[in-house]
Amino acid sequence: MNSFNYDHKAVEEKWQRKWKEDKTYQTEENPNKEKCYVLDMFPYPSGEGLHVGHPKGYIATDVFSRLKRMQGKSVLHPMGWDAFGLPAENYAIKNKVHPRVMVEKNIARYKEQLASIGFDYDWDREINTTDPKYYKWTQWIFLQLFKKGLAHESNEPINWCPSCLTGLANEDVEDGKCERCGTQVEKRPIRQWVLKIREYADKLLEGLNDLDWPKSIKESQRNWIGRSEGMLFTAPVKDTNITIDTFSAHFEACYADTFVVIAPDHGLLPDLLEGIDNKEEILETAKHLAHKQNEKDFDGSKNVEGVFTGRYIVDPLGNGDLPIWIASYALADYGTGIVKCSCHDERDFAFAKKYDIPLKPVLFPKDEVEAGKVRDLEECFVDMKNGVLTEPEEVAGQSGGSVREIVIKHLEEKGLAKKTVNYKLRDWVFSRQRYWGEPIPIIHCEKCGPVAVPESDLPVVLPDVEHYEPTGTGESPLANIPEWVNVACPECGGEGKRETNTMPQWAGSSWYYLRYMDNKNDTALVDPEKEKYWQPVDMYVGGAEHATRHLIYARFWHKFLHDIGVVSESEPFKRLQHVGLIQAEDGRKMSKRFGNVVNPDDIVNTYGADTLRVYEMFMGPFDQNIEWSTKSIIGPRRFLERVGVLSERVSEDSEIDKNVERELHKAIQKVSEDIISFRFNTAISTLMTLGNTLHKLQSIPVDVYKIFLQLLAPFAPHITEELWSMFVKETSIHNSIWPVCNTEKIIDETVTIAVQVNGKVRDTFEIDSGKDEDEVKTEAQELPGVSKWIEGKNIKKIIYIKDKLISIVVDD
RNA sequence: GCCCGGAUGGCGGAAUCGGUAUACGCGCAACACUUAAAAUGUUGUCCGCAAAUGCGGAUGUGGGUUCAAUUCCCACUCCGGGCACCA
Repeated sequence: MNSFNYDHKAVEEKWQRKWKEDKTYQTEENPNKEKCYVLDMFPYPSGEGLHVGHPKGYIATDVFSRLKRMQGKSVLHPMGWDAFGLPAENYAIKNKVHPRVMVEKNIARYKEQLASIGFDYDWDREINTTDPKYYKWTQWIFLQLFKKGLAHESNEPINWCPSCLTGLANEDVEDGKCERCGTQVEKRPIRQWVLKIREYADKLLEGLNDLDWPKSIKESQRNWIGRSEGMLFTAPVKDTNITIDTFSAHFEACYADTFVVIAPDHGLLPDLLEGIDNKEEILETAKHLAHKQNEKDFDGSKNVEGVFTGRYIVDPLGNGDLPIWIASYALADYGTGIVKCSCHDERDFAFAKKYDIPLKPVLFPKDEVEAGKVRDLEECFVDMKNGVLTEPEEVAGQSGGSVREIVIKHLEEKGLAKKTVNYKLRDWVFSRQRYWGEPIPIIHCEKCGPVAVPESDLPVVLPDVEHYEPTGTGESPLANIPEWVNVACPECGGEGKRETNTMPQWAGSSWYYLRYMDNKNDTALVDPEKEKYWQPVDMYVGGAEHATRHLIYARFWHKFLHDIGVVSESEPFKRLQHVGLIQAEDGRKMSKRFGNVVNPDDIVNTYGADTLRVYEMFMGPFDQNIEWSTKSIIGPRRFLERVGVLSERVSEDSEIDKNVERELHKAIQKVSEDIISFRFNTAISTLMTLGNTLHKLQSIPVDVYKIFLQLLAPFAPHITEELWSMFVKETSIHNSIWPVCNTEKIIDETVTIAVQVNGKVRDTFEIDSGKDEDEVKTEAQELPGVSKWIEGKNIKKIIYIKDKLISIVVDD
């Protein structure tokens, strides 16, 4: 019966070997060809190895890059390793192996696993962030930031993880916990390096508009940057030489302000309280409030608490003296840390009620009864958009939402306030008190301060140490190696000490896509010609969890590199697709902890890499989370087997049936479009349908079969190569020319018309496509299924949608 | 609280410039092949009216626009994600 025997192991091993020997997927840098740069977010080689969810994104880029290669593009599709950082280090400490040894082992394991799935990576382009030849350039970028004043030392209190024993960036904290280990973070003042990402906040926001990225990720970034326009009020503090600034985004009702609050951990407090009798007592309360603020479940909007400072500001708007209170809900690190307050804010209102601070409403609802309640301070009214203002005079009687610009003008012209912008985005805390990271290339000199390591001395190689456990002292383990730490100051030649903090995990991944373009260059980060050729990344695929970390950092560094002329475009990643997670069959995350991990090796062994690939692309929409189902894999496997069986019915001289030809060309169109737009599931169902059609034929024309194989090749590279080689000896299917849809061949000769009577389908009939409208209408009314519904009834109208349907409307 | 997604058979999902809802796959059932089973093939498979024809109902809920709504509009419920003491 069926002599085709699908031995996936033999086929896959054979072709993987052959592709490697033939360098089938070597990157071609051909200036006469259009380029296409397809990139995966490179993995962190963890000790756990891959589960079936990991390759999903890699399969997609593989399919995409194979299509582009067959369409004649120069394709760059590389892979590498993001191997510095806390997880590798923590894992190494736990298992008492040097991180370097661990990382090497894990990379070897990952590579093996990836190879078995048949990806078309060009391994000559491989990179590893922990390779000194690589991080030389990570350090070089840091130095450029330092030289431009965008990297500086600071002692501000930052997030500190008491378990990982290191400072963290704002981005590394999730819900008050260390993103890595889940421990509650604390605020702690330590010496640290900070990158001024805020200076790029507006550029980062504006750049988003031109990117072909998922809406949700752009939205996340906008939220994260949190740009807010408002007014800055400046006022003198009575009986002192101090003036304070307050920021307000909802300043429309600023004439309602009756008091001021300051954050309990605000740096200005001691000065402000100078000369106040119970200064120490107040400071003690402030400290207590600040401490409370840091507690994990503290919600300041519910627990308003505070203490009066004894100080007043002179209201710039002429409302007399406004008392300054310390309040639990005021944040030191947003705006100026001091806020002018009124009854038109829930927290302020609650606070004032609690401490009997006078209030003065100026914004009212339109409803008179409701307005009365606001006037009597029974209710807090905050609808700045629809509420009606009574002050200032210029806008009295108008709604807050309509007068924003007028109020700004009024305040600025009278010199009462200045327009200002605030961001939620914090500067990037860039140092870690840990071993396994890029050394920060700075030398501290008592005379010259922090001095850049000369570029000719890069890389500053991470030395081997005996003990790489974190110290917890605010210094990294590197501080314990005097022979490494003590060096001459590059400026004055005097005694200097190396910076012992290392860079965060995100450093290496903030520019790695540039290195693939020119991964062996020892004299430049990337050759400008190569950069111009490959830039930007045309398709970038990875998890949505990187929206506010890696994807912001990388855009920041890229924009900086653009500003100093290293790269030619202002954005690194033109198009981005995010990959939906594959969850375990129990609906949970796949994790060793739950014992629900499905290993791709097992699937490759049992069903073959091609089946795994087709299945993962067929499961559902690419960007959607979906549950793994080992039961359903059999579908794709059966499909591939049938594709093989079809090869026995291929004939050199059989005629092409018109209908088959039409379906074939429609499939060419559909599959091409679907791959480009990442709708892999429908591409595969189209191929399955075409396969079913071919299955019904006695004899399949060889040209039809070859095209069918080509369309399937990006998804199932091994079996299609094997079957292709039965008919074509000279070239790999993966370097063959992608078929083009002939639009004349997809025109339907006959079409089915549905006939509706009062909106319900009553019958269908076949016509030649493009048939005369009147004839179709007449024919439709004569159909048995239709005539019984319209007989004896008054036809009000007949609508004809060309080649699709007839809709007859009759009186009931 | 604010912002962004989503909800379609037993299951994964398809179809959204409004035009025959349920493509493709899984599962299930029957039949063929087989001593038998598996595999494979063929056929069927949204629900209800006992079956066929036929009729009615169905795309989270309730309204609306339309000859026609999964698709557009309004209100709501639930699920997922982001932000959240941000003044």
